[in-house]
Amino acid sequence: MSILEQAFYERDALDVARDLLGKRLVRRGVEVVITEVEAYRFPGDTANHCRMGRTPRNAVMWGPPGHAYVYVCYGIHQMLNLVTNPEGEGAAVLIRACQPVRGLRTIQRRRGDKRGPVLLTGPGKVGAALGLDRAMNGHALYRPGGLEVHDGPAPPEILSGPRVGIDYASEAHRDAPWRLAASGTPWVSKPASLHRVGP
DNA sequence: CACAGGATCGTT
DNA sequence: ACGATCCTGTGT
Repeated sequence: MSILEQAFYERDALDVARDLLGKRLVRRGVEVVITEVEAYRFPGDTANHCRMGRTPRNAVMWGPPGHAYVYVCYGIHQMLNLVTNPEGEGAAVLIRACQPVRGLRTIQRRRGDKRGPVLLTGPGKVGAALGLDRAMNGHALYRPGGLEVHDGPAPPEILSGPRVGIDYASEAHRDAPWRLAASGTPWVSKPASLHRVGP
């Protein structure tokens, strides 16, 4: 039940992404396990919101690690990212899917009273289930209150694949397997494009 | 100031 | 396959 400290996030986004699988997001009686993530790395990642430098929207990504970067996608969806890397480097991990632990009623109400993996398999769904909005942008995740990230058991096996919805990126970055997910769970979006990590 | 498009989702 | 929905980033 311990909250992850800021130092956990002060590393390459890909390393943080891998270590976030199995950790828990906790907010106002709702608790979920992180099952799928994407790393947006720095420098040089042509899929990263920070690829063109600092802007008003991505400012939080350039700030200290361990803060929430919440932005609106397609004018509708609240996307939750966790800022990584040392301050001054624009990098983050996108939370793409989770599995409920507590507060299933609340999650279902926020998600149109649906059931099963459709509740939380997709970044917009995670934002909705946690009741996030842009007021959470910049929130310090390593301090108690609001939204917290707790420790949890690492999954026994990890899958990886290309990131979703980044056709605008260079070919190398479109192909990079920087989308990570726990193996053997239905609480993952688009399982077809994931494969086992290993030699 | 105008405008094209997006780290998506749900329905058709 | 497509529309929702609106803000961001870029260009003039």
